[in-house]
Amino acid sequence: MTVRTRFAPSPTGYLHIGGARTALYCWLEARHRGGQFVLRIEDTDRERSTDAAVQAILDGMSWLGLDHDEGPYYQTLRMDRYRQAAEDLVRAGKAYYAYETKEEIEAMRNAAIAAGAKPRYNGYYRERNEPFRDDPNRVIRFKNPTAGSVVFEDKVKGRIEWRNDELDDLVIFRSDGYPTYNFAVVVDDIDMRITEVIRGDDHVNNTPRQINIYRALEAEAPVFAHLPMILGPDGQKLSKRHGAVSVMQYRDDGFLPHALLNYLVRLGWSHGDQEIFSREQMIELFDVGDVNHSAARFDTEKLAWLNQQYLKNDDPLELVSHFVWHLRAAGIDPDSGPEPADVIVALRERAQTLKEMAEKARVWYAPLTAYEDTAVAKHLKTATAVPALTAVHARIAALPEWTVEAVHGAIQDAAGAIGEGIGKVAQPLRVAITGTQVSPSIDQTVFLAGRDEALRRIDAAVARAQAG
RNA sequence: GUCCCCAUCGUCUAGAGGCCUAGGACACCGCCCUUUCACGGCGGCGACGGGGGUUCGAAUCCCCCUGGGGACGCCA
Repeated sequence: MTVRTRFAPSPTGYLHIGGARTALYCWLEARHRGGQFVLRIEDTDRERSTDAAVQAILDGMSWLGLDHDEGPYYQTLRMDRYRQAAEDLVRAGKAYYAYETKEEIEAMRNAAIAAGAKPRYNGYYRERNEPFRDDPNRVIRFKNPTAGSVVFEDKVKGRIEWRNDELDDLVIFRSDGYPTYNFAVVVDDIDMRITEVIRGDDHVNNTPRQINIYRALEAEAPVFAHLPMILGPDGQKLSKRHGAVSVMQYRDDGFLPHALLNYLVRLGWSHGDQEIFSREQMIELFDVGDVNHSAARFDTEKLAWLNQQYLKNDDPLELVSHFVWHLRAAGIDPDSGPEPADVIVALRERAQTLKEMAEKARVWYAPLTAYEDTAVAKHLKTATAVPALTAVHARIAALPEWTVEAVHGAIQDAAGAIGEGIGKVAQPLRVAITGTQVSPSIDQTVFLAGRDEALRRIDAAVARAQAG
């Protein structure tokens, strides 16, 4: 039987980090085992579901490159199927209509809590066999078995056993005509022939209920794999107050999709001491059965490190589109400066994110308007600055070709000509080109500025050095 | 409260009874490289939550405690 996994988010917000990892693991498991990956949108909560959120999830998935083989299916388009299935269950005596108001249910729960018991439905209508009646409070409840227990072998957690008397008769069909989550998932997973349900472990306690529904529907339950949660740096459940939780926020912050994926795959899973995994290696090596049992904290520092690893090792040409995207996001016109690929090479060891890189690149795409005071004082207001700049100006102007190597030669010659170390030329020159004391190697820095602009900036720096 | 799950450096993890004086990575500190900043190299700091068992031998198996997380909706 071919493996079929699914990612089934509810469109109530953006695709967040936890969801992204769940999606990744589902996708990986399907790819690893040569199966199919299905995308399903669980939009039965019409209060909170929005089209914008659906789009945000789709965008996030596509940015990450997690392609699905089927779907997206929408639960709201399958309403007839759920109603049919629920009514069949009633006819078969496996579910029943109940008519309590929400207030009555609430009171029931409070009473149970007050009595020190687990808050649950008391089964009032379960065996009453009341005739069907039209009532705004009418729901369908599932007749959960009362004896015995449900046992299942979770692919990551191991054996889990749940006593049926811990479970109550859950609502499977709401009074508003919509199915509830626990019912819709089961019907869907049966219809979509899902063989492996991989999801967050906040769902483990839904699993025994769902297995009972599978049985009532006379279908075989899939294999379950419950993933431990991703916590914030403080060990609390990841939420907005931890800052970035949306996948797209990571794009905006300058992370590469593959770096995020690599970080996520290692959060809760590992393969010996290996840290870097290409997409192909992940697919080859990943197995949900190897996923860790405990929750992990999200660490942006390590993500940043990984991101830089990709920045440094990827083919610069493959990074260009991402980099240009960030240049534009920073309000920089990519056509007003050097080749992006050259800039990437100059900055990839100095930036952990593309956003940072774009910001550092600004110096070659926009006019130099200011100098740092300390830079001026330290490297321009010196005895050697003007002779050094003058010497290097002449040599740069005379260069027959414009390459990093040629620029490097010009700087060396200038240093030799004034009888100083290369630093005496490099530092004033760096200040001249960038207005700061920090930049990539001086030859690259000058090269990227372009000859004309470099000469202009040297002139300006000389004027600045000679000014009172 | 009840039920379920989890527990190795600050963080992510390796570890499936002896290979562990517990390995790697991030972060941090120091040194080296160096025209700045980085990158890189080398080194350092740093953990098996506690208590009982089982065993010749336990980070690894069992029990209890503690701690953490999750769930108890006509949300998903």
